[in-house]
Amino acid sequence: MNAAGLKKGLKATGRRVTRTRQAVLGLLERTPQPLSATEIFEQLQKENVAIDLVTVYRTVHVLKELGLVAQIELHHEGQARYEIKEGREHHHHIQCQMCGAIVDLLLCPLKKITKLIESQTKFVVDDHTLEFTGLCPRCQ
Amino acid sequence: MNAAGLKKGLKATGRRVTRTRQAVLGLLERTPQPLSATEIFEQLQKENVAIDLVTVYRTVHVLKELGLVAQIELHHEGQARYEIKEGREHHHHIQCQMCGAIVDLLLCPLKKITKLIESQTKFVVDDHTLEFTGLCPRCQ
DNA sequence: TTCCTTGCAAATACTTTGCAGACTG
DNA sequence: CAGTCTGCAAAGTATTTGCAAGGAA
Repeated sequence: MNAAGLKKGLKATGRRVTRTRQAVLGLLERTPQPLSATEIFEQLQKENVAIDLVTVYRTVHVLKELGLVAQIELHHEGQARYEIKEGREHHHHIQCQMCGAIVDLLLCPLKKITKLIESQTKFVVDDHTLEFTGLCPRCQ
Repeated sequence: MNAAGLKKGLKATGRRVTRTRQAVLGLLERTPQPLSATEIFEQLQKENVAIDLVTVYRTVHVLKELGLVAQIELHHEGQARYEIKEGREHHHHIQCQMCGAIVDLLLCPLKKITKLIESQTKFVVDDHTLEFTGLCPRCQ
């Protein structure tokens, strides 16, 4: 686990290194898909880590602030998911609308398009979402 | 208002043409930005159209099924918005994170990329979301 | 010992569902 | 008149907040 990054970020913001923060970060690091708050909660329960769902929400919020975790919102899911940001390329996802499987996309074609949008709209672009849905190979 | 399309779609699915369905469709047609359920509800109240928020939700659901209205989910907004689909090009949006203004983007660069994703992931892509946030000219 | 963090309960925001009465065709 | 639609109340789901007890430094 990236314990060093966690410790450093927490100390820098006057926060404490706790069992639950380490557990949530550790789980996200060893899970290949983005997890929802409930999934984090349930998985930690299975692993006999005592944690409240409220604490999961508060923890992912802190981890987001520290820049260790990204929050993603998939198409029509109605819940947020969280994944490790640390050491990973900026990327997007595709989700199977049948079985819910989520696969990373390793390309982001939006750098050029962002420039174009900025010149057309006079906005300063800060961020974007790009998520796909479809059917995975097994569900077709 | 596209009363013809509404009537036709409703009849084809064994539904009735009602005052509230016409009112919601009419409002969406004459509003340039996508509206949330609450905004539709409040605007119709202002116009002295009696309607319940629940009915707004049920109505946009029907209009979506008929293909007259699209549901969009902007970045971190936590609520759905609805806009007229009928007669408009497929497009995306940019929202100002300061004042909430929403502007249409008239380009969608994803046709080629969809092919690429399909060949890389073996998914069959059905749909995508692409939404930008930033600062509008007035809020910069 | 300080004061940050957690758990529990409760509140909030958005959306959906159940049911009886109202309305369309 | 039959069957759909609406309003009202209530439930459901995701997330946030308040507060007192527990824990890190």
